[in-house]
Amino acid sequence: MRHRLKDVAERAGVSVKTVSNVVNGYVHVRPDTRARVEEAIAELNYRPNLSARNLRKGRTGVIALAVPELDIPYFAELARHVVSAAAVHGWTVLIDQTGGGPEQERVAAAGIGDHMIDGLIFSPLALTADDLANLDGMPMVLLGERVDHGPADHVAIDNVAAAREITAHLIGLGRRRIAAIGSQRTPEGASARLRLAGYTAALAEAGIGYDEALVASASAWHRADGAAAVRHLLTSGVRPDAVFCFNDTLALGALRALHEAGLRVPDDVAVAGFDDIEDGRFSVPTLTTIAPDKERIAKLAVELLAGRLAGDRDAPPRELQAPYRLTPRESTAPGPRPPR
Amino acid sequence: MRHRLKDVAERAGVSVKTVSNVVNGYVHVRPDTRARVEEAIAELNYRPNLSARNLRKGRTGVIALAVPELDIPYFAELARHVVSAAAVHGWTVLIDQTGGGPEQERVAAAGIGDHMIDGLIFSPLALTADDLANLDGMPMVLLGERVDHGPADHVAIDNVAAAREITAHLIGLGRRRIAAIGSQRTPEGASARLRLAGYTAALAEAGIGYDEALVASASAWHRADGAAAVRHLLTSGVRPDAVFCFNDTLALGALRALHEAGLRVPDDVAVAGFDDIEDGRFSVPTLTTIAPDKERIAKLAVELLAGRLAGDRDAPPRELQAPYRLTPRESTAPGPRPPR
DNA sequence: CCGTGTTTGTACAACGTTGTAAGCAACGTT
DNA sequence: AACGTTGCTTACAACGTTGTACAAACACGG
Repeated sequence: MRHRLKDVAERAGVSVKTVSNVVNGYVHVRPDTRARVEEAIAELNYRPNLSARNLRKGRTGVIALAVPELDIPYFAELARHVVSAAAVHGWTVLIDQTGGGPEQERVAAAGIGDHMIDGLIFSPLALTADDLANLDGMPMVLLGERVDHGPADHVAIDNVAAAREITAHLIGLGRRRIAAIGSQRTPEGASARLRLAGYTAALAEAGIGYDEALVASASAWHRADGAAAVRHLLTSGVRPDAVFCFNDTLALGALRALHEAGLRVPDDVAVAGFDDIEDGRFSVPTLTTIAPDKERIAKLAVELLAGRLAGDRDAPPRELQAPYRLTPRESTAPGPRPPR
Repeated sequence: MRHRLKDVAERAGVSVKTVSNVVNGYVHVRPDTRARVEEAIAELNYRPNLSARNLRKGRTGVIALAVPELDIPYFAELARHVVSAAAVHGWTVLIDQTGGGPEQERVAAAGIGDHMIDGLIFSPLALTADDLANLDGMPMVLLGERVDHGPADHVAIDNVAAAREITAHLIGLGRRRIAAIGSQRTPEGASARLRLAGYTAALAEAGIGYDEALVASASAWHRADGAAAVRHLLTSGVRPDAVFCFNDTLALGALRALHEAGLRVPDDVAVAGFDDIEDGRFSVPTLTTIAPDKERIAKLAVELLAGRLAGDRDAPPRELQAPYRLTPRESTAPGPRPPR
């Protein structure tokens, strides 16, 4: 059976509140009283009922992290960092899988408001600012691409700059026919838009003409989509000498499809990704990518949330940028052969 | 501001309990009353306070899933299925990262007992049965390898049979010097022990002698450990013609290390894994593996938990087996070259 | 020895919800 | 016309905790 403060109090011969004081580390409790209470707590293996505590305090000590899919490595890695960062503040993280669709994300954003949660870290794929209105003042931090003029705090890396940098890296290798994979038609694909913008900017800087035929769209950003996009390019007669994929899973799919087509990477086609997931460090060949500082992103997000919870609910939304690093690996290694 | 039942009641001109009845779908509410209440709910954007509801009901509607690490793909994929299966029962899943160490797992198992949770699905790496004593009757389902004589329900696949089957598959390809990667010295490595047992059984059946030198241990089961194990084998002069890795991430690391050593897979060395993670379907070459039915594992676990919660807390622990399938891919393809 | 201030403990109410018991109509039956 | 029945609604208490207000015990200086 489960014991309550009252049981402990009776056993220790004190009032309920005194036990509560001991549990909460209140200072003015005589050492011998404290000892008696602690003994009773140990004997009964007492644990506070968090529902009751939460009800009383109006806080739950739980924050939610809403991501599109957990088995997309980028989000799993991010989740790990968020859990760690939240633990520093004594918070538990409830991880919510939205599925990425606009309707599901709306449900997540709204339905999660059913209390039990002090704040929300949200990595939206399809959601726009308007969908986030009815949160009733629950503190929220958005990750990833900016939801334009959103009412919430925001943490991201500079997507345009990063995409430009990695595209420039490909150009620096002497590649000229650089395909881009992951573009999205839908108005929701904010990431895609920003990364495409960086890609075109780099081309323009280098004086390379933009070729519509080199840009392949991908509805989702899974391995299968990357593979499909490459196959589509090749069967339509396009022969790129480099491929910039808008994330690493797309790139891993692309590697696969290029391999199946008998093309060598990086000799025939250089490949670059985005996100720096663990897989890309062990793939054959290893994957050149943009490595966002995920740990820092998580830390910043949690701290923004902590700030809101600590008081300034009504401060204007803040936009923070996390650092990233271009990380060249075998898939864009120069020279005729990758270094064994 | 947040609204309460009382606010809705005042606005609709009824009692608090009537509003509660409407919210909970109680039948005997006159249609016009119901309409008035629902209107008031909508106007105020009322959401029930779950802490209060939980306190009153003694249930939280939340179950926990404790896994060693979220960014191990197998656990991420499993988590997705558990979340889906739990949603069917109206439960939210709190995902807990234990880190896999014995001490951390003990903390997870015990500390999670601080209410807020109706039950626990636990995938222990290092924990033994004794560590699970102080759960105070909280229903728990264990995933993965059996914690011997544990007091809890249990869902797993037949590891020995699966390992034997995939080893036999390698033998069937004509391979004779089959390395095993992932063995563990520690008493905790239950999975490792079972899979090793299947490996030796298959060798024995085929009349192949067991060679200690072909068995490489790995403290963790990450890609880096798989790569390190292969490098270790090769530098110590061992020349296997096949490698059975105790999970897929080890195998992906092994593929990488073999590639770096200039060995071709499957021509020179066949490689097999275990778990059927998404990566293995797109790696170069694609990975032969044992595919446990993760969806079914998750479903069974949730249903066992549901059974406990519904009543029979004291029924004897049950052991359920989930199906698996041997899934041959390129990394063990027969013939001189993998199919283009 | 008294007044004053500090320490230590208590009783009570409140957080927002739902189960229980009971009240009050309106109805059809005797 | 009195009587259960049924349908709908309400008041009240309880879930386990903590904040507030206060009382009792104690320490100290004048």
